[in-house]
Amino acid sequence: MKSEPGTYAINDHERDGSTCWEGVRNYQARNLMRTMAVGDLALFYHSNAKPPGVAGVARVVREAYPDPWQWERDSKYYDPRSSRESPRWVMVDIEFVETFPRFVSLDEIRATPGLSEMVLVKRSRLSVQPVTREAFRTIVKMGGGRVRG
DNA sequence: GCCAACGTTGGC
DNA sequence: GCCAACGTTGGC
Repeated sequence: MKSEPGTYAINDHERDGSTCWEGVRNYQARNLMRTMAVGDLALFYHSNAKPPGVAGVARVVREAYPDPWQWERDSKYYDPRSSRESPRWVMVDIEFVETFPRFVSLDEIRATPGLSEMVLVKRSRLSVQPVTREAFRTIVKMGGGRVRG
């Protein structure tokens, strides 16, 4: 799951403990969030950062439910075509799990043969992406993380 | 700030 | 249902 650290960094997430992942306005990303279950782990990725990369791990604590900002006229996430009866956009809640002792940069990920098939490498723009268990474990190991995926 | 690689919109 | 025009993302 990607976030721009200037907007919401993993430090902010650690401070908050848990947060709702609002503002996803892409159908593929939305569909992926719908498949998430409570307890699922996620890589917390810093996009638009210097350098970009994986900062740590979060865990899903609430499965997909309507993102209320889609109905807020003043929100940048407002979608006038979404109704209360059939909400178009969802969000999940995630909780902080850990910040890696070592940040895993996109460069390192690209340079790791076993990770060359990651969506992050092949279709980098998607803001919520699937990660295989194998790739997840590899990145946790690279980051010196403690969580077991 | 640039721009490639998308994703979305809307006219037809 | 096609596709041109436009908007956005995100690495660089």
